[in-house]
This record gives sequence, C-alpha cells and structure tokens, in this order.
Amino acid sequence: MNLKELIKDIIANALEELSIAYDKKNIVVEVPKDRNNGDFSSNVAMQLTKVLKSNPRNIAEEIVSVIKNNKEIEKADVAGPGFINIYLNDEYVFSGVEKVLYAADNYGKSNVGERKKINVEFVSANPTGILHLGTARGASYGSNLANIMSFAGFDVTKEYYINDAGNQINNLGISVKERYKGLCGLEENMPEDGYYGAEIIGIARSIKEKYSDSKLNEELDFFKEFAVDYLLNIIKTDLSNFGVTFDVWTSEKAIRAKGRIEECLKILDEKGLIFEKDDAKWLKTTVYGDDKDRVLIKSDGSYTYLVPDIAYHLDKFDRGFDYLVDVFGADHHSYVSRLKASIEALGYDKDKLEVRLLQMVRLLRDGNVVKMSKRTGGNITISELVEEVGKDAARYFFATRSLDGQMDFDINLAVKKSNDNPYFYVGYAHARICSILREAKEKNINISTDIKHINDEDSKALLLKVYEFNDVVISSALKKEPHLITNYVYDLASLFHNYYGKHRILTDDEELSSEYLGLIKTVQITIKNALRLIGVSAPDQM
RNA sequence: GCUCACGUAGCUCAGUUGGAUAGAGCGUUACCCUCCGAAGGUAAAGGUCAUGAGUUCGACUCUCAUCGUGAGCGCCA
Repeated sequence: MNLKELIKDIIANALEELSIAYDKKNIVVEVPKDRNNGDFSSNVAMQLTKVLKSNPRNIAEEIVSVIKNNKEIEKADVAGPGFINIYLNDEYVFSGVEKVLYAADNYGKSNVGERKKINVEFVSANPTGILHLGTARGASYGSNLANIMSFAGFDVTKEYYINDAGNQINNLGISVKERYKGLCGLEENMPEDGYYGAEIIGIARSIKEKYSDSKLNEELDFFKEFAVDYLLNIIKTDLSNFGVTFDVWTSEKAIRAKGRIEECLKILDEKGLIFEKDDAKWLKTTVYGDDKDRVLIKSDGSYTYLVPDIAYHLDKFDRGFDYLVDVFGADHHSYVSRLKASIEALGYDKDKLEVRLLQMVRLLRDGNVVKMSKRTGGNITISELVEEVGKDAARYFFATRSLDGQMDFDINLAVKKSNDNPYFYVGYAHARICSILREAKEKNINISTDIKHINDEDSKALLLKVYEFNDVVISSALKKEPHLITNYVYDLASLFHNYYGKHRILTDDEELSSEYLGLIKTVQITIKNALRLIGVSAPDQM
C-alpha cells in the first residue's frame, strides 16, 4: 500500500501516453497540508513548463484528463498556479485495511534496499571507561538506522570497533595497575594522562578480589587485557539495557595482528604519498582534499590513531559491503576529511563511506544543565539514564531529534506522565486501542477486514495516514534520518486521539463496530511497528 | 583566524529532494466525561522563518556576505 508510488506511476503513465518525456524519479507527489487540496497533489505541470514552454495550467489539464481514467482515482483537478489535486476512490482506500491487517508485524516492510550490503558502525567508544550520555545518542541513532534500513530491504550489519590497542589502552593498563598497587598497600604512581574514573578503582578491586596481591609483578599486558574485558562487559550490558545490540565486534588488535597496517603503508609508500619530516612519517592527505598533511608514524616509532583506522576501513571495504556508514561525535568532525582522503589514497571510493556526525547532548534537570554524575564524578552514564527515565522513554527522546542539532535532554519531561511527554502521548494512543480491542473481545465482536459501511472523511484521512507509513520508512531509510519515523508516529497518534474523540468504535451496531475495529487495528499495528523501529516498545496498557 | 553544524511562536522542536494560508507540544485563555482509558479532545491568542543581498514563475528550503551559539583546529584518540 504505497500510495505515493501508485500516484507517481499513474502520472508517469499519463505522461507517456501524452508523449511527454520526463523521468519518473523527478515526479514529486505530496500529501497536501490542507486536505481540501486532495488526498495527494503534484506539481509536475509546473516543473514541465520549462521543458514544454507552455502554460502550467494547460499542461495540468491535459494530465488530469488522462489520469482520471484510472479506477483508483475518484477525481482529479487543477488548482492554483498548476497543482494537480488527486482524490482517491473510497472503495480503493478502504480495501487496504485487509492488506495492513494481513501484513501485521511486517506492515511497512519494503525491498527498496535491494538487499544491498550496508555496514553501520556506531558507538565504538574506547573501552577505557563507561558509556555516557553522548554515546547514548549515537547508540540510539545507529541502532534505529539499522532497524529502519533492514525494514526497507537493506542487508545491514551493525558493527562496533573496539580500540583495544595503542596508547590509550597503555594508559588504561598503567592506571589500573597503579590503583591495584594502591589497594595492595603500595605506593600509587598514577600517570598524569591516566584514567581517573571510579570504575578504574572498581577494576583494580576486582583483580584484588580474584588474585589477592599475586599479580603485583605481572606484565602490563595482563592489566590491559583484564581492564578491557571488564569494561567491554559493562559496555555490552549497558547497551543491551538500552536496547542496542551489535552483529560484529571488531578488535583493533585483531586488525593489527592480521598485518593490515603494513599492507596499507606499503600501498601508500609505493604511491609515493609518504614523506619524512621532523623524524616522523607523514601522509600527503592534502593531495586528496584534506587541509593539511597528517602524521602516520610518530617520531617515537608508534602509529597515530589514523593508521589502524585506515586499515580498519580497508578491512570493512574488503568484506564486500556496498556502503559504509560511520557515526561519529561532532568533536571528531575534523577527522572525516583525513579519513576520506586516506581511503581515496588507497584507491578506494570515498563516496562509499558516509560519516554522520552527531552534535552534543546536554542533560537538563529542573531547567539546569547537569554536568556531573553524582555517582561516578564524571559524565552522566547511560545506565544512570536508563535507570532514571526507563529504556523506552529515553530511546523515544533521542529518536525525536534530527542528528544535526545540539540537543538538550530534559530529564523531568522524560519521566513525566502527561501529554507534554510525547512518548506517553504515543504510547497512550496504542494502549487506548488495545483497551478497545480487549473490550470488543469480551463482547464477542470480531475484527472485520472487509470495510463496506464506513466511508466518512475522518476514517479515510486516518487510513491514508496509516498508508503513509510505507513511504515514511523508505524516505527515513534513504535519507538516513530515523527521526522522520518518530515525527510520523506522533502525527498518527494525534490523528487517532482526535478521531477517538469524534467517533465511537463500539456501538449496538455489531457489523459497523467490527469494521471500525478493523480500522483502528491498522492504527495499532502501525504505531507498534513504527515504535519498534526506534527501539521503543508499545504498551498494551499503562 | 580557519573548518563543520545550528539560528523557525514566550519555551522545546517539526517543516515531506524549491510549492498553495509556515506547523505541533508546553505555557496562557475559554470550553468538552451518564458514554470504548480525560495520561484525551475542541477553540482562541502567539511569527519580519537571525539580518542583508542573489538565483526564479515561486525561497524557511539553494548561493554569498554579516551577526549569534556550539564543536573542532595535536607526532591525543
């Protein structure tokens, strides 16, 4: 039931019949804000004025005279400067109820993705601490995007890149070791650039509990591995409680062990893109559009962060993905140009990598910005957030906003149970429908799939909104903007609350009641499916 | 100074690849339960879409400049 596509097809066929050459992709069909302007409208006639050098209204008239012949179309007319307003046949609109009910959990699915292989890499926080609020936004976005793209027919792999090698892990190991020494009664020598979070002491304590003081002479590697395992466990648990899971966890250590780094450096060197300066080795990323060249190998002989990361992206490309998506925090934006330049330098297509940047999140409590977590002394953690506002409300809130604006997370609002909390507003619509369905079951009224008696404008408008879901999923997937789903489901809930206030579902007329039940069941299915895509469960009762 | 993002109602935000009279919620005001869940609905008020130019049949949307906010500008990651 993708009506927008149907209308596009009808118009495209009409243009063909009129011998007007125009690519179907360029035909724009929209749902007018004002329903007096039709169920759908198109501006093709205005677009065609330049090509045909004719008055838009005349072109529109011609198109209208042809599309009127379609059985799905009740009426079509020309309005304003040359809009074509299209009204669908009632019978056709109501016949869709059966299809929605039949599709149920699969309603909204499509195959526009053509099973293309997509890799979405997100979160990828270093295992040097606990996940905080900013990563929650990225986790929500990546997970929603993967859900939506899968639903739209892409073959999506969700991936987490673990930076478990390199400098910061050394510091982590040293920090843990020093804390452990402290716990064993020795003198602590915490490094200046060490990790001072409360969880580091927790790790040291855990080692002490398990091994007493027998590990005091262990190599640093022991502490590194223990700490990374320990923190990754917490990270996985926190993400899982937030409703986020991954298909693949790739370790930087493994990438290094595979020899991929040497492979990359060799290719770049052979291309003459590496040069030496100040005892360091540099990559000429400026050749590929970066604003300055970047160091690959530091004067102490170790790699910069960029090197394993290039190797990692090369590895992803070699695994056969058609398209890579990286989700980064806005504080990494300058990193994008050097990453893309490096990929191009290696001879890969940089346009197959899309980096989505998410702007910063602030937490508001009682109208004030909360900077510190009371528990850890650091940033607010994802688990504290889930504990306080619940997984569903938290996920809903992150999914409301588009990625490219800074965001304030209002904790008072998220826990509020009234209609200024959009999560409860939408959930309430779903619970209300479930309640009516329960009531109907008690009264032994069936759900009808065959609508014969309902033909009022409100019901038609509600149903058209339900059908819009198909198109929203597709555009949300293609634009990679999950918040379109959230906006849509809110609108749908609003339309339903309005409908509920005006129309009684269960009446003495059993036949009519069961048809109304069929109608609102489509709304329930749609709300549930939409919420599932953004990681939120739909409550049967509240 | 340079790079990127953002600036829409008192507040928080939408705005469908440039379209018809710029939309919601909160807050304010006035209404609606004998009745399927009032955690809801109806209505009113609220706007120089930051500012100024440009592109065209048409700009909140595209381009440029200016102002403002945030992030970044490392041989950190």
